Amino acid sequence: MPSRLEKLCVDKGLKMTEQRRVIARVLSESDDHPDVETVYERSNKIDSRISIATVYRTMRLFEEVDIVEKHDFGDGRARYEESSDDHHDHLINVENGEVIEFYDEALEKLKTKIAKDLGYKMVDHRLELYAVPLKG
Amino acid sequence: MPSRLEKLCVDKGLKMTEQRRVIARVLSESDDHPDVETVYERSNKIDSRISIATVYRTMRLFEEVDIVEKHDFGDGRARYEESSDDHHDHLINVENGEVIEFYDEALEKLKTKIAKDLGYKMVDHRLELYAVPLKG
DNA sequence: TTATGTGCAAAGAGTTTGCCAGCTA
DNA sequence: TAGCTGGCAAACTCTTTGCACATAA
Repeated sequence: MPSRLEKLCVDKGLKMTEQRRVIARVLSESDDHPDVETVYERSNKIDSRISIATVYRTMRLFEEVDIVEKHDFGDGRARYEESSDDHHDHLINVENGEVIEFYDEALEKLKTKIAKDLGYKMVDHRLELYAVPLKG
Repeated sequence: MPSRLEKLCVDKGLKMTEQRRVIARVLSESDDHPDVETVYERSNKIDSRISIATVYRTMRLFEEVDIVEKHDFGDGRARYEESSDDHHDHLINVENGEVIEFYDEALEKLKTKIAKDLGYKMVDHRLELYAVPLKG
């Protein structure tokens, strides 16, 4: 069956090539935050006709139509996740690079308020907590 | 007179070359968040013997001894500012790239608490608000 | 003097793109 | 079939580095 992302592609009117279908499926099935290289490896395992240039182009395309989100966790390469309706922030475990998603209502309100108090309207934001597991 | 950053370099025991002195001075006199290219241009205007490789090396050195802070505002290149004792976050005006610094006590506490509730100890964090000026 | 620092140009990593063949609608 | 899409390799941007020379301490 088509992946959730593949359906979204069709909804957006994208021409569905085999490559895009595979990449969409890979992203839909990834619950981590893969970088381009990783998406390429996973896609290429399914269909070796996929080149890394296509993965780059497709990620940008998917980002432009808002079906994936691009993140930058400070390691010099872009990382992606399937867009979801619910906003969340990220906590990065610096010991192993693992990414934990979280949402905090009070935090969201505070961010909006701070921007407003400074005379701005927030259009986007980024919050990342870099942390280590509590021992014990 | 030596710049604040130059004094800090000496305190840290760094060998003070003319290049480092100039770069330290440029950074001390910058109240924006210049990228390497900009630091290079400003330094080179003062002393044309400075190469961009030295600026890269010096920024990394200054970062390692904690006298400058490196930021990534999502435009693909590193931006720097002189370290200060007081932590602050950044609001980026997306209309012109201007960076506004701010500090919010409640926000700081909330960040620490969120990490703790997730079972982590926060070691670093990054918060950037991307915003547009309120009209009126 | 001697360990370090610097300039230059070449090398790297991640990402983008021109061109032509290939495939979707 | 018309036009968008993908593969390949070259090009680009930002950053790092090897080597020979220069310099601070």
